[in-house]
Amino acid sequence: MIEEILKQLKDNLNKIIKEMGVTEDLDIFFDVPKDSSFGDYSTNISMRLTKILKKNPILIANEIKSKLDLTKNHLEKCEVAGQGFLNFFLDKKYLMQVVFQILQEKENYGSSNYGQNKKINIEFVSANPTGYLHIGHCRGAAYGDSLARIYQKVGYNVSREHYVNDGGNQIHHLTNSIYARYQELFGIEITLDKEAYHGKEIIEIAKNIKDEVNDKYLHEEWYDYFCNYGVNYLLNGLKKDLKDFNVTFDTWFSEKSLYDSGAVKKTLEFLKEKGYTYEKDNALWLKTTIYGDEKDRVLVKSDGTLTYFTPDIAYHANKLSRGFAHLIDVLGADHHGYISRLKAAIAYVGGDPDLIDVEILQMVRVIQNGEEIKMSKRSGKAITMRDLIDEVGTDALRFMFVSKSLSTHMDLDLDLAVKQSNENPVYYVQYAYARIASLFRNLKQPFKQVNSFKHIDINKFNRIILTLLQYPQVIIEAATKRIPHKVCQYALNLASVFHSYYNDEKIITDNEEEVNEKLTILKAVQIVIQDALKLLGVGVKEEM
RNA sequence: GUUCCUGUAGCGUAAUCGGAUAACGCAAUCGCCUCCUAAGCGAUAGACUGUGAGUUCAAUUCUCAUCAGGAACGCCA
Repeated sequence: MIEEILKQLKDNLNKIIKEMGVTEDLDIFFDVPKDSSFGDYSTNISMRLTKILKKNPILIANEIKSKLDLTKNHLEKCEVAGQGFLNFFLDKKYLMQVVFQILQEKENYGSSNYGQNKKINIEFVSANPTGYLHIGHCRGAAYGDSLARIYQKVGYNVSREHYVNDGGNQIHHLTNSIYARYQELFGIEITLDKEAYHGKEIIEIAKNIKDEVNDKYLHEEWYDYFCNYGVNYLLNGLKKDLKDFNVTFDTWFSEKSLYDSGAVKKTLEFLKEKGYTYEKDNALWLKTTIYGDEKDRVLVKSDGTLTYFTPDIAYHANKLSRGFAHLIDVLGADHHGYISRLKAAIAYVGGDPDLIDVEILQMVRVIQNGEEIKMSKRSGKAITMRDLIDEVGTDALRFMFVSKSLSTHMDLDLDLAVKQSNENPVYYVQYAYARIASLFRNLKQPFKQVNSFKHIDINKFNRIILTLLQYPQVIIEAATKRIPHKVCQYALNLASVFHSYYNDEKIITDNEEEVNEKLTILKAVQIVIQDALKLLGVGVKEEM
């Protein structure tokens, strides 16, 4: 609804400035001013026209204003203010219609066809199956999943993907680590090399195997069994943890499958044939510098084995072959040097490097007792996602991670996080929903939805209505800029205007018509709160 | 040394394509339940946006320099 109003206003303003002698095509845009006394929407167009028209911006603004038809544009008034802003005050009565739109569209309110059903692939988390998920994965999971939900909402055909590194060296170390722990359970003295994994989950796996087969593999060929058992066990744990974090994937893509299908070999042959590679020091290199990488990269090491990069090229070629219009990889800050390499790889396998966007999330540092805990799977020192979900809860965790922009360097103080989980802003939003639910429960007579507002003071609902109107645009902005935290801010804002209204007037009175009108509006608020939280992977509560 | 990210009130963050008096939460002070959930509301106080230049009618936002913190610079993954 607001889209149409603003589009019409924009068209009319364009017409007016053409009449005033502007030949250039200028994109007129509107801001929501911080201060409501500056109107509901404002534009800076007259300031931008000063150079072209060689006139004082205030004069230009006044001329535009005099030519603008208020009623046709659903405007109450238009003011010239500051250095030449045009401030628009919308016709509140007309805007009330948005309530009926929301009640009709329900959870589809705010959806759009912006993405035109284009296929888009979002790869995130992509944790190695060599241990449990830890805190850093939470951030990527919360971000990636919310981003996916937002993209879906604005009309993209989204595929969530998790790459499983089950083909490389680390699986070998994992297998050996489990076997060592298995031997240990039979009193055999073991030494773990520095590549070994030390997490408690390794010992758990060894115990499980012992429970199932006892000492069988002390005497028989054990490698494949331990390898499969370990990877499956960890992968299932990973899936469960993510599911409890409200994150599911459409595709779990196995690295190993790229070897099995011959895709890695084929990619390598392709790159060689095309002459994109060369041999040096007994290794095979890819000329990634041509695409702006700072140095060329090794594909085949001098010992004949492949680097991590090689199957990854095959992987991204595979993604392209599945017809995605756009690829998004969410990676940790430690991978930032990998971006140019990846873009070069995409170019070499026939894609446009701009097809892929890499979102880098800055590291989460964990602080306990005032000191940073260095986490690593190898050392086994890690705060797992499971621990966090159990202690802080999914709702609070997801809100906490996704409410900050990706580029902030987060310090997570564990003691504080647990202690403060009750103060998490997510409850503020959930509470708004629960309060409305409670109003409906307290009604003496059944609620009847109205289809016009005659008995209430609509001025009391100005802020609520304006906030409801902004929802579709907030989501589009969150999607195009890939900033889910925008939705958090919005949810908090909507909850705030509701709480404020709630305290301002008694909602349930003896006047039945009035009550029904108020609750019709609040029903719409509830729908939007629920939907915004859903985009963040957070649920609502009927009671708190 | 090179590359990426960050620096905003005591703390944690936000700020739309550069816009008006830099916003929100926590912490602090004061006020608000005979009444629909006080996990709430209202108010006060708190910021030379790390520093210095530049571009602009306008800079937290863009450019350069500089300081501080984090991350990466493998034939690891």
